[in-house]
Amino acid sequence: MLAMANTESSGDTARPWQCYNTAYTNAKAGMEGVDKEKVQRIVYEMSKGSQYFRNEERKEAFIREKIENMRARCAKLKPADLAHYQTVADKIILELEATRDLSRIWVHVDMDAFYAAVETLSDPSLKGKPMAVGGMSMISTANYEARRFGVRAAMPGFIARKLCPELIFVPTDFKKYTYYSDLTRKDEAYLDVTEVCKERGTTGEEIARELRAGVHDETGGLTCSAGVAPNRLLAKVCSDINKPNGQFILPNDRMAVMTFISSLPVRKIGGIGKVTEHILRDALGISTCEEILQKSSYICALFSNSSADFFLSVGLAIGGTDTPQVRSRRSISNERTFSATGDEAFLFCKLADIAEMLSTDLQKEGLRGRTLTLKLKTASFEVRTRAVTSQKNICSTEDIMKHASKLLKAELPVSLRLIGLRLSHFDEEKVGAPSDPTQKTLTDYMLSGDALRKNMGDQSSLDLDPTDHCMMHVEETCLSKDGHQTSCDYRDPLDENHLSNLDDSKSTSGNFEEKEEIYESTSNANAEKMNANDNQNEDNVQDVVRPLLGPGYSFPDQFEGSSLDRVNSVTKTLGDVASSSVSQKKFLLWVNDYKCSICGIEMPPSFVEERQEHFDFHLAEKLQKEESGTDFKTCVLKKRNVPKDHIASQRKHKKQKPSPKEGKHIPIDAFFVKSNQNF
DNA sequence: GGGGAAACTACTC
DNA sequence: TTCCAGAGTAGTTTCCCC
Repeated sequence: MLAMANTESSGDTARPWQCYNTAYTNAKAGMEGVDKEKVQRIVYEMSKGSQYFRNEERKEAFIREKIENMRARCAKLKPADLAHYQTVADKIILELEATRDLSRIWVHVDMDAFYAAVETLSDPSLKGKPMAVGGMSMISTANYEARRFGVRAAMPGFIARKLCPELIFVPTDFKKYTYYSDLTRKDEAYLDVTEVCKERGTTGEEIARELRAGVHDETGGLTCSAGVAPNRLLAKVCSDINKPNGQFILPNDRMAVMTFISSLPVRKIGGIGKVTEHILRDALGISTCEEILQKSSYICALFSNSSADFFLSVGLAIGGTDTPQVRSRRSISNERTFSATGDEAFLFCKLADIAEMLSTDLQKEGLRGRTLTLKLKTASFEVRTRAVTSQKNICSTEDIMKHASKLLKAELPVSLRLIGLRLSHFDEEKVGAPSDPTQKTLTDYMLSGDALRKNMGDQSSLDLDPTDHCMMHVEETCLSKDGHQTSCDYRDPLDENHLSNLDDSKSTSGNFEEKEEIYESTSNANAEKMNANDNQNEDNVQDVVRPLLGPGYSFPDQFEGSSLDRVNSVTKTLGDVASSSVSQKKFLLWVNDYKCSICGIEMPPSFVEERQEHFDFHLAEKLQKEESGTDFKTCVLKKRNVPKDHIASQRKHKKQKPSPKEGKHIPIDAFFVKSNQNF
């Protein structure tokens, strides 16, 4: 982020942008040779003064303080202390060296600018032109032509356009990427090809070449890069060296490995990001992996045991050579960004949306958990998390909202630009499935990869042990563009019925008639469900409604301790046209002749006036026309289209696993990683 | 003081 | 004109309870 070139440069007021590295990093493939000074200046000019910028400055100050503390600790170390830490470091280095395994051949395959490449494949006119996938607020990835201008993933589009005025923006199309990532078995993979090489008398280099050719043929032109090395840490680094459409082979030789790692910038290592790079450089003067070993005593003095172990293994170029166990998912979350607002009704609407999306995801994966974490990003970009652990496992929208609204309410008043919910601490019985619904087994990967096998030349030699498993990972992450909604999609958290409708496009439509149809078709089942769950939801009614009332309004006494049945019956009575037609379960909030009622309780006119923008008068007129016999103006809470199908398209469904084929069996230890997986 | 929960940070793409 | 994402994991620190 605001990485300082060095601490001395912090006082450089003539070129303040030199301190502002938010959007520029030459750690990314394709960014070499970028006019760093120009990019930094433009990004600085476009960012300065913004809330985002101020928050980055705050974070940078925090890191600088941390670095100063570390320097102070270093300065206090006496020769005897340093000698002690050197002994500790030497012992760790010896132990690590004893674990070095140069017998394996690992290949890391990585797709090149995946989203951008897919878009170019479907529109060849984009070829050779600078292009970014995304929009003005944020871009997901940029092709190599755009990267030469300093444009990169996770950069706001308006800055990218300033850097490259000819930049072509292509909106994200997740269905397309899903299709192609299915073909390529995702876009990043580790394969232990040791046994294949032995059996076929070939090299890792040749296997990598064949794999890349297979991906190219299978997809009709997408390219990938590969790294071949004795361990996963090195293979990952190597795959980045000759990007795009290239490969790099590191021999299984200690001298070659040590020579390779010695001059390698620490930032090239997976797990070392901009902050760690900054700290290592400015606190300890470490920029390359070789320097980690040279300053090993300081590493042991300043960092925790696990961090020191990691840094020293990086210095020695020692990485994982085994095939990691498939790990179960630890948490599941959903978050959305929107235009910053302090409107509490809006914030609770958003919260309800997210709770429902989370619940849908949980039910799709059959998960239940105990710890709910609310994530908030304030208008000033400050991130807060608040968590609660309940006695019982939860997964329903109602239960999530019950806890989430309490957590959010405790933070009010606050102006927010993001709300997220995460559920963790899963029910042990429910855990066991792969952590990612898109994960497939190694058998899936190879047995369904006909073209790949064809390119490998010998089908039978690649049949796999069906007990092998692997993990998959989507490299280019999803970027939802519903970030700046001003309208509100509030579903009654008391309504269990919507859960069964989430995959139905009608349930997310803004069309009134369609919602009514759904309600009609499911009301009986819903009523039964609600009766069954009546007791469970007694608290919930108040918890959900109370926050909606906003400051100055208390939950009406007449509803203290109310059951759902009572609320529903009153809502039906008072709500007549609005509630019975639109489904009182879909809308807690409605307006009757400019008097707003929540759960049938009339609110003062000021409540409506303060929230005028949330009411859809057009929809109200339509409703009024259709419902003859009404003599009052009815307004319902504006319904926003939630692109659920868009979200759903980001998640892939498991494919039927083909039956293992007969034939010669040579296992390939391959797995598809999560980005944060240890090497 | 140990252990668990919560809060926060860093990192990956 | 547009104005800085989303999902997930892990490590560290802090706090609180027993």
